[in-house]
Amino acid sequence: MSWRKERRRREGGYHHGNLKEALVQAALDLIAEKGAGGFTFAEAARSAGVSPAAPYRHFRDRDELLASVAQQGYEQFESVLTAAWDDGRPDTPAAFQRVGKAYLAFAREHPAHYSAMFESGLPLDSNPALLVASERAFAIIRAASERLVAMAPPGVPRPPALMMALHIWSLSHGIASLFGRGDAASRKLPMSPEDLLEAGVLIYLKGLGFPIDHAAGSHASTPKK
Amino acid sequence: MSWRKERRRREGGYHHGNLKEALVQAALDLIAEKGAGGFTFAEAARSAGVSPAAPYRHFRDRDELLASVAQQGYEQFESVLTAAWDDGRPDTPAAFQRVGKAYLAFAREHPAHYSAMFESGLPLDSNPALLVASERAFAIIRAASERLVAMAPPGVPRPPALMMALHIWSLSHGIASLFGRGDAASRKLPMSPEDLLEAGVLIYLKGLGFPIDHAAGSHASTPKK
DNA sequence: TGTACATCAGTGAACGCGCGTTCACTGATGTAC
DNA sequence: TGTACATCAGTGAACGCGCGTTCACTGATGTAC
Repeated sequence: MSWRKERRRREGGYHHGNLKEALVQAALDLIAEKGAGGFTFAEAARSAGVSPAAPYRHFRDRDELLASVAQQGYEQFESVLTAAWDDGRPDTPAAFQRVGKAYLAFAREHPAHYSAMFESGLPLDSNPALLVASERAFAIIRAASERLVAMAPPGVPRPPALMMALHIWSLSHGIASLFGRGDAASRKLPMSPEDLLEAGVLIYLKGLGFPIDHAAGSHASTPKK
Repeated sequence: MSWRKERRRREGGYHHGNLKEALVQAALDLIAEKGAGGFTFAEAARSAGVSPAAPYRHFRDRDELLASVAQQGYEQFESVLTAAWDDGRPDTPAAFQRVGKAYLAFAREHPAHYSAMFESGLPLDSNPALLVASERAFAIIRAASERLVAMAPPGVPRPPALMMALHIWSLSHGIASLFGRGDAASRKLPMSPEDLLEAGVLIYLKGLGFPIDHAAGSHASTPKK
């Protein structure tokens, strides 16, 4: 009990316990500080408190560590989006907008993850696990789009849900990466990214013929009906 | 005449002539090859054929060179968009869609410029020249949006052109950075990025109440009216 | 419960390398007279 | 037109540094008996 406390930093003398996770965490901190391209293997080792040779027990090289960060990011992203979607409760349009907000919140609150996922240039096609994780996250947006498409009123042709999901994803990603970052590279905006996205989605859905009220807690400055 | 030919590589013995441009070009090649974070000052010097100390005559450090690349990128981007817009000829909607295509074409054909502009993490607020160049490029999209807004039929409330421009920019950038790159980090798509963007813009404009035909050479798979 | 042993996850020293940066320098160019 | 001189844009050698990577090693842990 008590003697454990003074060993917090390094559990046993030699064995770290979960160096792998510690390295991922160190990489996250370094990416947040200096960008996705700006962290080194040696630095991650140092800030995890181990010798420069230690990481080689867990990762072949820097890229494999970066891929681990990205994969963890996709998994957390998926769970955040899933929670926001909440299986379409209380109603599909409200849940849909909530997913958009969750998207932007993730990009803002986990810039290092987001960066590793979307801006690090990691090849997806040579890393099946990463590709799967990425697709599972996108699947949430796609599932939400399916449900929305199914709501199409009689007489309105149903748009392809895949295309719709791709539009929503692209718009969200565009807003997140242009305006939604905490750092200095973020561009100024005369409104919040959330409002910009919500308004864009409303207009887009209206263009598809969906008669969506903006009742669901929206205070975005969209043109009045 | 003839003796000039054998001096192609280095114009005079000592004076390079336009080393500054040569370094920007070298940086572009290196960024295209290894990403925005993956080029070094020394490497740029080497591939421009000068000693490692030479670049210091023209750039304070690596970041200043990168900023030059980005600025040149914004300027070329602006001129490409301006040409595509062609002051709204032959008609505003057709020209608008042409700007979208030009956006994606630029991202695809100048990935190194695009990367330096949007993904290098260069701070805009500490570099006024860069900020101005960036805003001048965006101003094209905004001007096109103004003209489109002015076309609103009677009875349709006019949306804020700035918001509209931000939506279009975000959607374009999202599609370009997720799907529109040549490299391995680009995601697969069941249609061309151009078609995806065109369809998205059409739906968006319809959502704003603009009765736009898709006459202008479009063959995107959008839901039929 | 003890002991022997295999395995595992770390150490730390060492290496070669390329980078960023500086320095005194030098050859080429432009200009005053 | 010729000469002297200032300026400019490059050289190349040198430096300290941190990185990536390897190596034989060693302490801790788990397991067979």
